[in-house]
Amino acid sequence: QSEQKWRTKWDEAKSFATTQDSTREKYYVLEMFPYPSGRIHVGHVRNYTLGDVVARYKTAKGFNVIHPMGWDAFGLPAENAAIENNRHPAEWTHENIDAMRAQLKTMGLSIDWSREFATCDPDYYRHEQAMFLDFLERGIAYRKESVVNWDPVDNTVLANEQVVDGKGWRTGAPVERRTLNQWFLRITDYAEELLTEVKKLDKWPEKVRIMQENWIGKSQGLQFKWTICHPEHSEGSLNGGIDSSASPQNDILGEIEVFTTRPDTLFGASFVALAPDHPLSKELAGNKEGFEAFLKECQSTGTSEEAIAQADKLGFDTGYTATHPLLGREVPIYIANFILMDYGTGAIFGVPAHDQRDFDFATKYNLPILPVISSCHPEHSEGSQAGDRDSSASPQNDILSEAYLGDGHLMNSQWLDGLTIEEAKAEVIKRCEANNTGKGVTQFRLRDWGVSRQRYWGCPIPIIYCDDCGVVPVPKDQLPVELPKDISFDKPGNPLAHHPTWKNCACPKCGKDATRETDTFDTFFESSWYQFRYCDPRNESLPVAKDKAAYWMPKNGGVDQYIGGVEHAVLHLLYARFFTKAMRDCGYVDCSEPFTGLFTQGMVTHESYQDENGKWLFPSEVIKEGDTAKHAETGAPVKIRGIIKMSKSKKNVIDPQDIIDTYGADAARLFILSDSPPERDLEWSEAGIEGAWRFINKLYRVIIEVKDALPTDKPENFTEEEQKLRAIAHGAIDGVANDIEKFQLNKAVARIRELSNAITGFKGNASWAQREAIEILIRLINPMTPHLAEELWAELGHTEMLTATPWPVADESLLKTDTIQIGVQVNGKVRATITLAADASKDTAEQEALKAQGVIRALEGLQVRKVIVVPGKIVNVVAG
RNA sequence: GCGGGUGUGGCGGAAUGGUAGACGCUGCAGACUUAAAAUCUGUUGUCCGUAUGGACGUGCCGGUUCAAGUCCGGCCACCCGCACCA
Repeated sequence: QSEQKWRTKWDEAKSFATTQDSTREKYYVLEMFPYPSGRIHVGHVRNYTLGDVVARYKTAKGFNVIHPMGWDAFGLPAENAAIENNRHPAEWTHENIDAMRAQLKTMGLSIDWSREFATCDPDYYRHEQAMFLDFLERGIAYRKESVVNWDPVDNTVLANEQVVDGKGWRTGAPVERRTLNQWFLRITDYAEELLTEVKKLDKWPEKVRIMQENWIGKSQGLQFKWTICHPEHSEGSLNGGIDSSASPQNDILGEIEVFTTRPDTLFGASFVALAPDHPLSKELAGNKEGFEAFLKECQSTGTSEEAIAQADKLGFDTGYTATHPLLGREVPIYIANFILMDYGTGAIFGVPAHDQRDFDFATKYNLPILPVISSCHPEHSEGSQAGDRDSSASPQNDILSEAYLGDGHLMNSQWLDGLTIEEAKAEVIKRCEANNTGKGVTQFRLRDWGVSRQRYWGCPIPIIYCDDCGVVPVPKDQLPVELPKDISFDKPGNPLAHHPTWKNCACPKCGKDATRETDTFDTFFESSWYQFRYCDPRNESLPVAKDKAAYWMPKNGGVDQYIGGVEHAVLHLLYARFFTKAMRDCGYVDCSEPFTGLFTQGMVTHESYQDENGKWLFPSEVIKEGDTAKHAETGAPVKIRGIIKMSKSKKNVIDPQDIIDTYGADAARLFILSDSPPERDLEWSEAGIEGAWRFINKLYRVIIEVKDALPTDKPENFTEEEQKLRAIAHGAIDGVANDIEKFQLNKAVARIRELSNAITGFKGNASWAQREAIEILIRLINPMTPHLAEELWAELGHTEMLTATPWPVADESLLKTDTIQIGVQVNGKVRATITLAADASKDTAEQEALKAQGVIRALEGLQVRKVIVVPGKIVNVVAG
């Protein structure tokens, strides 16, 4: 319709261009910027509509709002497109950006487009190269060996996403693990700060704070040493080879450093286990029969924690034993596939009775299960407790079916018996520290951030390797290290490494021939600091000028409202928090926390389908028949994979452009805000968009019809009908505002519809009160359907656009009510409703309640025992 | 496997421990129309009853409370994340 007209007017008036203005309070609204996949999807529409409502609302509330947009432009899909369609990633990406920008613009978002940038632009990534060099200098960046998924056929590194059921997605070859030298950022140095600060982010959803806390995973524990021994009685011929290798006189072969968060269960230890890639593993089992095969099996599991945790428990008996540091008992040393080298010391002692993984392992390898925690106190009679925990209450008699993880007191543990778990932990740590076998330590689950990627379409890591000088940073005046434009994807593997000349350069130190780092940064690198770049997007010498950062992202507050999908609850948000602190420590900014307020929207989900070969199908390719489905063309059976997150790779993405084209941006926006609460998942369906469209048309029609008849002068007195309408309208002002502040936009829409119903249902002559209500409605709906609101506002004779019009102010005197209706319950069941004066006393309420017909009927044959009156809420008559 | 979340009519959902189902979608009935669409009016949790009315009802089992969708304990189902998808 006429939506384009208003977008042009906003552009001409530069309505959304923001400038620094120290006289006004700033408000920074940011939605997670999109990856330019080609077309916007419903998730984008939801995300940017939410942000736009906030931005327009806060503008009306008088804030100096910054609401920018850009492109998270590096990433794997561009390379996949390059391989599949023989397109250059840059070309593909820029075309996508152009297409998506045009699409976003049709949504009528209040975005300051003058701040737009793409992260693949050298003017953007030169700054992160410079920051990386600073990180290197400060010791935040370092290099170490790390494991990757390796496709042995393509000779290429695979992303976890490219590993399907343990096989390479293109070759189908079983994936192996490879070790590469890679760059890391010391996020673990910030673990403590990241943890304490996240607890203070009170404008973040609690669930995200909890997820981050758990991810950082601070735990107190004991790190202590077990001595490695020969088994006293070498069992049969199994381990025949051992004796020859070490001196037969001395049983002590070394020590294993073990970390545990459960030192209290020390007496329940029945084995020690090492990570497969633990240095001692090779030493103890290196020449054993079957070890190679075992290692190979371990390496066939993917590198993701999920894959490792869900793999069947596998162990390899080294034939050695470890001596219990406090008990002198010997337990076997295993190498186990579920031990992670990255956590703790890469070695554990297993307590099968009180850890489920250890339990599964012990059951499989026939190791003893020794319960040391009893769920009942030792002073009480044992075994008397009934219920499903009795197996652990009297553990000696029963065979445990699972590990006992609950609370309780120590038993079977000599000098720990009777202590609580916490007391026992402290006691064990004390003893170990006293006899110098161990110490209490703090461990974090958080691992350092590996930022190296063996890919072309990312920011080059500004490092040069020289045979003589070693690792040499690229001098800052030589930045940016730009990606070569001519690139070939003919060979699998890292295209940059295959480029004939790009990596050749002179060593900045000695001038000799040297080689560039061909790895590029993880794309989370770009998205970790873009919130700063919007504040000063054209600055050539710095990521962001200090004064601009100080205004928009000051010390005590960053982005006021950040909005994006829950799927980013941990990784992106944690990396961005870390990066901000690292930037602060390098002197770029004063800000410590990038996102003061966070809202995580739910995912947009849709039905998804896979054919028998596991290939994803578009919903349009599928015909549903009750609970089964078949391919529309071939008729082959299709697997219904349920309602899952829309994702391009799963082909269940819906194109919202059709909806915008058919119904207009306002209808699309209103629809997406209407029903589902924003934090909840939204299952896509066509139904409902019509409703939004009808509502918009009706509103327009009704207002255009009456507008000329509405008086412009406020009368002295109002009729009862008019006062009723005014009360609803004024009540909606703060109601909608509160809903928006609390992101309950579905309720805000419902409230607006109630007001609309009151206006269209108004019985009486055209009056000023109607005009008042209509104008309030228009101003309240403006953040949601801005084109409609501007149009109607102009139709009502206003010359100033709504983008420059403040939020209305409610007349408090209209919000009071004289009478209220409350329910009366008899024994908790509602039997009547009574009408009372708003300030009625408890006694009055009780008397009125007992007079109500429904109450009298319900009390027949009963005696009133008690009457509970909750003023303004309810009366409950307790009778029996 | 571990961490986090969600579960309320035919559907999306609303409800500071206090009248469950606001607001909307769908359906049904009616008005207007030659007809259809659009629009307007009414109605729409289930069951019993002609009706006044009553019983049941917020994933399941149990508990606390005068009162539980809401709080507590135990389950079930589904969804998200798990460090190289973004």
